[in-house]
Amino acid sequence: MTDSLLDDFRDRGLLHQSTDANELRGWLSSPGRRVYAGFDPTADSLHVGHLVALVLLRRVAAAGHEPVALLGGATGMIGDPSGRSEERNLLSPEELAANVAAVERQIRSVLATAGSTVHVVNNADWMRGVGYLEFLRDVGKHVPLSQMLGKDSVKSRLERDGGLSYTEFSYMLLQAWDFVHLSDALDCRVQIGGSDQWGNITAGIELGRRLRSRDLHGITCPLLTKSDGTKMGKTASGAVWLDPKRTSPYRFFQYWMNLDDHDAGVCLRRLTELPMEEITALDQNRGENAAARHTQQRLAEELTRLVHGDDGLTSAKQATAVFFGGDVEGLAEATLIEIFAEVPSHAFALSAVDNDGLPLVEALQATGLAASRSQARRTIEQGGAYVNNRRIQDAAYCLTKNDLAGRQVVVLRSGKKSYALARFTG
RNA sequence: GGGGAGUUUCCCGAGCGGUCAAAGGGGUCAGACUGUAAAUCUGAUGGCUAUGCCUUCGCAGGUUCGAAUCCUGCACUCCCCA
Repeated sequence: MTDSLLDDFRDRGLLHQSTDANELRGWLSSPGRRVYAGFDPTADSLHVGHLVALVLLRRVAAAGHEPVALLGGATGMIGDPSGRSEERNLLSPEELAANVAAVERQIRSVLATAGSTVHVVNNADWMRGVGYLEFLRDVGKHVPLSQMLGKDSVKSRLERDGGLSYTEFSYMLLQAWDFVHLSDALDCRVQIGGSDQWGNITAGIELGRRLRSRDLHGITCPLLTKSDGTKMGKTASGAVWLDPKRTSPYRFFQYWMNLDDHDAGVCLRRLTELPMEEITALDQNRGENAAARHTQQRLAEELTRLVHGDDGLTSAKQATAVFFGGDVEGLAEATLIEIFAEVPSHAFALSAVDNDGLPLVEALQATGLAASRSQARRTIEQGGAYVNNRRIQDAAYCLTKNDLAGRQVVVLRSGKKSYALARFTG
């Protein structure tokens, strides 16, 4: 079990590059080895792009080793130029501190069930006290400029108009020093990351050799991309976040449900912990019975549970049932409000629904489902308007007390997927 | 500084005195089909208290019964020569 980490990565398509495989295997052949991956706190939440690294750490734990998650409290002050085309804006120390705290919570939560001792460290803790001159003498002196200039991350930026600043150029020194420090402090000798991290990882390995005559190792995994060329984890409305306040469990679930077949297969391998037998079975099922979309279903379930827990998964599935044609009328007011929490809503006076009622056209416009009354009218006439999931085709239709689902809510919908809530309060 | 071309509705782009809310394409929104997919097909696409009314064709004036279309001035963009 313990030496299978590399094979496991390879089988699941998680292996892009690594340092000498035999040496790696050798070091990993004893249990309890520490392996690290870094996370820069560029926002107050991680997103789907970070999921790969988190899952890698879980696999490290599953293989009998101890994952180390490094928070970039210090490196986040600088900004990693790898894989970026432009200079980053600096974060204020306050923002950064808040981000570190939030990201740490997420990392701990995802790794909580990893089944091994988990280390979470912050490089600000050892960087803070280091003076500039000291750093240049102790670290900078051992890193040849030719080596730094040779890195892809640097080269590609130098060839561009924007270039890069000395600050970002120095980033790799900090990350290299992190690696050496962790090898000192935790005897952590393997760093894993996305393929864009290769340059930074090898910089650390090189520094370890020069400074400590120590063998450090690195593994990178391919970056997740979708078959249509867009970035994994990005939607038209932005990134898919792990924080439920930014991306609700329902939308998180739906993101995976909507992947195309090939991408879903890839994600199933790389991101879930389902045994390979089940994955192979799902591959086969996908070929024979693609319409059932078992792969997407399993993927969405596994990842939603991993990130949002059982409760999150339950609410995501409940919402899914309603959003895909389920009956609205039978639901309790509280459930209804929870399910539609993320959907745009608009408050009307309860009296609007008296007597003749509120024209549907007006409700559609006010809730933002239609840009104008004219458009609302069109939508209705073309059969795209629904009240509580029942199609309404009369443009003159008015909402009355009879339409209230629950005590004060009417569920409006335009087309297949756009929902909005009209709330009627006294 | 001199000469030329242009500025049209979300975008590209036709229109060059009435039939222009303005062709065509893209996008977007609905519908059908479907696997909550892709592709395809259909319809719609300035606003409104709606068989009519109001506002749009760089900006401001003018000619005309009538202007996106003609004239004058201004602004901006592009190209060529200094």
